[in-house]
Amino acid sequence: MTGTMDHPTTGRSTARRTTLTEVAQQAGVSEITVSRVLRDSGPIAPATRDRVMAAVRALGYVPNRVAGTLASSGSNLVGIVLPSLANIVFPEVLRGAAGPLATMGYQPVIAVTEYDIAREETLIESLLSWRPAGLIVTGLEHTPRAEAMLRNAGVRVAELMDSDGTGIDIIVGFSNAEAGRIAARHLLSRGYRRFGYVGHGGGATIGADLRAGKRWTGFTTTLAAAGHPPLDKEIVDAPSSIAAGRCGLAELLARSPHLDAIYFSNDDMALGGYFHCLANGIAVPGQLALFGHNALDVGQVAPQPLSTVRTARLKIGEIAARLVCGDAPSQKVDVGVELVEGATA
Amino acid sequence: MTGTMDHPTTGRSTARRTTLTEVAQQAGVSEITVSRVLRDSGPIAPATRDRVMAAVRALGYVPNRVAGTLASSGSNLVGIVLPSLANIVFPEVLRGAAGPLATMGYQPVIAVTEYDIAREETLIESLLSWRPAGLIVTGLEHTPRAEAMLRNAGVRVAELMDSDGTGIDIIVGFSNAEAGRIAARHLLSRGYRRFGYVGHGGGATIGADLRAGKRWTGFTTTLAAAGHPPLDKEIVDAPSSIAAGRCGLAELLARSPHLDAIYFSNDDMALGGYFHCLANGIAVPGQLALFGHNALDVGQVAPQPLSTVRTARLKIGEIAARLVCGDAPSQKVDVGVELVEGATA
DNA sequence: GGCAACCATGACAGCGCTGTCATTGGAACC
DNA sequence: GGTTCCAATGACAGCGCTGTCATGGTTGCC
Repeated sequence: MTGTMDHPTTGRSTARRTTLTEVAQQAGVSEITVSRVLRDSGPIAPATRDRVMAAVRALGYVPNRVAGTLASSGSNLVGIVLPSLANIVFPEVLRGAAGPLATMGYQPVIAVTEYDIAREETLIESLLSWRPAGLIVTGLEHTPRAEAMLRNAGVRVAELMDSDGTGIDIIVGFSNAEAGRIAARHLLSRGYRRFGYVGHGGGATIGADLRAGKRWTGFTTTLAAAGHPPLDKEIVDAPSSIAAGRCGLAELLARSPHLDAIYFSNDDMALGGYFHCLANGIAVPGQLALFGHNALDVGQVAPQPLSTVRTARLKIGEIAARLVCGDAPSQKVDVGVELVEGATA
Repeated sequence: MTGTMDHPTTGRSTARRTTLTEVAQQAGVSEITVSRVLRDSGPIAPATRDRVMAAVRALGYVPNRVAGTLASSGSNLVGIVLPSLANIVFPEVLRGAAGPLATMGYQPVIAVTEYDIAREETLIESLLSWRPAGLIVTGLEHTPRAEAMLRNAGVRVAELMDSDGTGIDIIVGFSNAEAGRIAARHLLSRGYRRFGYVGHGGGATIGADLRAGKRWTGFTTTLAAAGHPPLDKEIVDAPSSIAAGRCGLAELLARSPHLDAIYFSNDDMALGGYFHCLANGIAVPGQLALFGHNALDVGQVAPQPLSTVRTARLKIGEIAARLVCGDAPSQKVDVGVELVEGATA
């Protein structure tokens, strides 16, 4: 299995694939008849159909959808733009979308922005150049040019994960601000008063996680209104991860040891914080309460499940896929958020 | 943002996109000149270039890569076939590949088989119909027709995650059998003797996780050779997950309470097992040793890190992307596996 | 000054398929 | 028996772009 060019069929696409024309010749019919058989369109005599299918199999013909798309101006591609694959949340959204898309015969093309809104612009252009049937993007904030492209694309566009704002066509998400408020109200109702926050920075560049920012705003506004604004916060300069959460909490506590409740930018971070507490003998929630966001499986199966807010990632992906590929009207779907009391706050 | 058809630009693709021809007219040059400017090919006078770019911007022109691909018979699409997105391992492979692909100007198109080898065949055909520049698939086992298509595709093909066998063109992976053997040797060397196994079933259908099977074989063969074959095993009839691991271990211990070491099909499952032990006061590893596979972050950041075998998922994705898009010879790249002693065995 | 050697641009065909309209040969009907 | 109708098939153009070859205008150089 090592060596150079020992596979004649491998490498440069010298091997011209068989075309419709060849299948037609083999079957003794015209190209258009083969095309019809393959697409089940128009009336075809059973005998003809059999002959064509036999030729298709004999030649190992695989239709060229590039040509088909160009001729019919309609592809089965659906572009999906995600900020990251490192946070399990987005693979879950993708997974939610993959099911319906496959069922309806669509193919996902994915692009990852690393939370960089300028990069998103480029990627959207690149996806649109494939004339997809639809486009699924994350968030409501885009560069002006990206937004213009999305509006003029002539395809359905779904914006996910955020319902705090207005969008282009279809919105499927939840209110991040509300998630922050829920966290604040829960912690207040449990009697905590000295609040801290551990968040994550952007990935590659400045373009931070805007939705985490909206949660923070909801959180801090509610606390401030109750007269107990957060006393300190630590933003780890790294993408969200368990390790980042662990470091972040350590830093924060080193600086402000008397906090009694910590809100994390998400469950990954919160779980890291939880591990920090376990490793350092900090009683949770007796000594320190922890609150996350997302209700990831990993945080819920632990013996002491995380206090958090559940978001319906799979459902968001699923609904978005369905709407983008259907002919539903423009709309905003709020899948809501739900307090998960857990055992850490 | 709710209501029907309030966006004139939304919905059916009635809005014909602007074409090269229109840009050419606007700029007062021929189509081919615009094409050259956009692709940076051939000599172009600076003044002409500026005029063309101005027209492109003015019209908001987005090239149609479908037409481009058809004309030049070469796309920038790379098909990626993964068994699942529910297991973080595959999003990580995808993430590893996404970087280099983006850098080299390629676009990933993904397909998910749910561990169904028949479905894989369909998906491969579907991906090939887009005449991708390359194809990345998981595993070495395919249906005969799928394998024939891959061989005749005329594109580079990489098969990932498994080096125990022969492949079509490029292989990037590690030996699952060896991973199983490492686990067995480690547990033996630690003095454990009464072994159990907790595995996961297929996803949708019979087509189980073949690579987990190879690990099991390596594990059990080594143990048998040492005179201590596994005493019991529990295969949970569900996709791999933390919850499945937790249930699986509970079942297994209910039936065989005297086991002293458990090998899990992967870290998700093992972490579930660990949580079962925590919740039921089973001392790890004193009373029961736990061993996983993959060395996921989540298992390593915990206070008591999982004993497991590290696999280089990101690296596999990265190398595969590079090789598939380059003109390297057919080859097998074994990224190896590495024992992670951890604290659970 | 004349010929080569470019540079910058264009004309044309065609990638592989599908939409549209046209054509054929029966079966159905009065 | 002639008209009508429809099922079954085909001819043709064209989707939007790029490869190939051709063309006009400059520059360089002996």
